[in-house]
Amino acid sequence: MTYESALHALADPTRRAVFERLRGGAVAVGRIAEELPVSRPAVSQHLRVLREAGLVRERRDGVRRLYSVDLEGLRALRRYVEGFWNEALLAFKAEAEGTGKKR
Amino acid sequence: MTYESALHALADPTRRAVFERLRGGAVAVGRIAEELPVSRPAVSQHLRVLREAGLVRERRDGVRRLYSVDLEGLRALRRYVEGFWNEALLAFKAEAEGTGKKR
DNA sequence: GCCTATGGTAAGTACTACCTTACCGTAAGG
DNA sequence: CCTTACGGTAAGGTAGTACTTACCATAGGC
Repeated sequence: MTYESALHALADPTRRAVFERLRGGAVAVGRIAEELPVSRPAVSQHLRVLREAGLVRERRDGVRRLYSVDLEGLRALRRYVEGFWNEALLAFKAEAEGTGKKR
Repeated sequence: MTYESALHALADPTRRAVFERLRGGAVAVGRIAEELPVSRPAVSQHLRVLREAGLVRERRDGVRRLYSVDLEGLRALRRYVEGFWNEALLAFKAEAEGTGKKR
């Protein structure tokens, strides 16, 4: 939901790998675990963090659960980074023009 | 430099507070520490992580060191998030149109 | 040359969080 | 109803990390 939780969630390499595995579309938990060097419970736990950060959604398919990227958390993160980027750009230009408060 | 290190650097709340303190322009280490509930060495250590992630630059001013936002790391992070965002948007539209590979 | 201000580094500690194994719940098939 | 497949949860071990205090290096004023 918030950019804080999104940053926290994507900071871990394994969790980021789980997240990026969903780039192509929805994937079941077991499938993800097969392709990563961690156990299935570990993947489950990562998916929970990602879900609480609004980065991932769950859809039931019988006994399986298909996870896919959620735009919600991504939007929050995007807004944060974009805002900072624009602000930094302005500060940089001001600095270049000598408008920045020096000393 | 890389989006990985940027994500890792910005995941910590205190380190993010240090980073965001530089929004308005360059600030000295001691000044940052005064306004945060952590010691000056802690701030120094956070600044090192931020610098190694390309998020922050250092400029010497006599015995003081002024830190400011570096566009380099921000650019890497921005590219990562933006790329993921666009891809997720496409996947979402494909899903909505029933073009996504179901089942 | 000495003293002070500023801040980076070292060493130690406490806490967090990531991973594992073990266990449990549930849906589908015979 | 029993078995199997799938996956979430619990408990515990371990490694990483964020903080502190103590120490050291350097620039500038007197």
